[in-house]
Amino acid sequence: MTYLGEHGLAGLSLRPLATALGTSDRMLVHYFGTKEALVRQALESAMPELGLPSDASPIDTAQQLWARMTQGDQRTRVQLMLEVMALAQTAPEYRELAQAATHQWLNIVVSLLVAHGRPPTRAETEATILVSSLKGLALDLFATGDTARVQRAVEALVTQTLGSDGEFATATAELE
Amino acid sequence: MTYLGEHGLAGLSLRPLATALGTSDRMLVHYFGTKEALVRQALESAMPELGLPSDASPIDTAQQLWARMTQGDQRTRVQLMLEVMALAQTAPEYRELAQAATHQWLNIVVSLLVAHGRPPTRAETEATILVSSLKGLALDLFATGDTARVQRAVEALVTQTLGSDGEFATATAELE
DNA sequence: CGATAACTGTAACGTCTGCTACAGTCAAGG
DNA sequence: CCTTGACTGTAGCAGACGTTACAGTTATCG
Repeated sequence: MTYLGEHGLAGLSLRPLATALGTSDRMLVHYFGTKEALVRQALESAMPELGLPSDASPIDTAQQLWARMTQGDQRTRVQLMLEVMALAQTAPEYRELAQAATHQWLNIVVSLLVAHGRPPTRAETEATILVSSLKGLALDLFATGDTARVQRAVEALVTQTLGSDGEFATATAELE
Repeated sequence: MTYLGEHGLAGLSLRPLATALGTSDRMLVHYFGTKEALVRQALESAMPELGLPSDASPIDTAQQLWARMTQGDQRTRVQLMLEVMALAQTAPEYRELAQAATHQWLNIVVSLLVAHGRPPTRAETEATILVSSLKGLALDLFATGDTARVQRAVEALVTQTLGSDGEFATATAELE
């Protein structure tokens, strides 16, 4: 999984992977049967888990989500998921996985927002904004490395989306 | 470029591309010299151009940007750019292109927002939110196909980010 | 017309791919 | 001890890859 995160999924080859792991391609095939099975198994256990605390406020939770996405061991997994989502646009074999990963994150954030009093439809809209926008901003960050600009955008996005039930919140509700 | 958009950049091979184009791989190498040169040339002319009218309001412009990204011939180009950005995370040869594409879009939106009276810092933040979030939402849309949910999110995002100089706008300004 | 250049088909090169056949080592259990 | 099963190294397969060499056709121009 570490190797996948560092070298990407696109040009994965058994022999370099094996040497990096201290084995031979022979062994990888012996244990996994097939490259496709190896990749599937690796991706399934490599999908990022956000593991958010349910007691914090939505704003804090969102910022913690961003921190987890961009730092630590989850960052590699997020990068991998983004690559899977991009590849799924043209490679049907990744489509199901990309869909599952998206919905998994979405459902977690939705239920968290519902638990904090949002009506379901609004919760889904806000969750979609958060989850997908943070993915786009992560892609921006990883591509440009411009931490300052992206960080400012994330903070503004989070506060304006979840912004504490003020005039804005009702303004958003009018859209539904 | 059409072939690239449909089959993706990851597993591109000269021989299938040539047969789809009615030529042989021999000819592709003859004209482009190298596969790498072909890809570079194709990607440079395939990067999406948003071509936004500068007279419309920011909100209308943003919604038109979203429409262009997800429909018509620009959609394929956007998908391709998203793949390039995802690949650039691990493949250094795409990093420069991904960076250029991001900054190009960003600068256009920034100058458009400045032309409508935003202070530069706030314009950059809002432009980052718009451009990168719309990319993330496009990835969501292309992966899940859930048009209704994503569309609601886009409308809420656009109005809350550019929302017409109300209380929210000043609230965002406080962050800077 | 004859020459020069651009074009294009065939075949092959060396390398890499996923994968397999074969043989061998090695520890576990009756 | 001896056998059975799991493990693993070597070599190699058939195919795809980017690229090249060579030959032949076709068009351009003096």
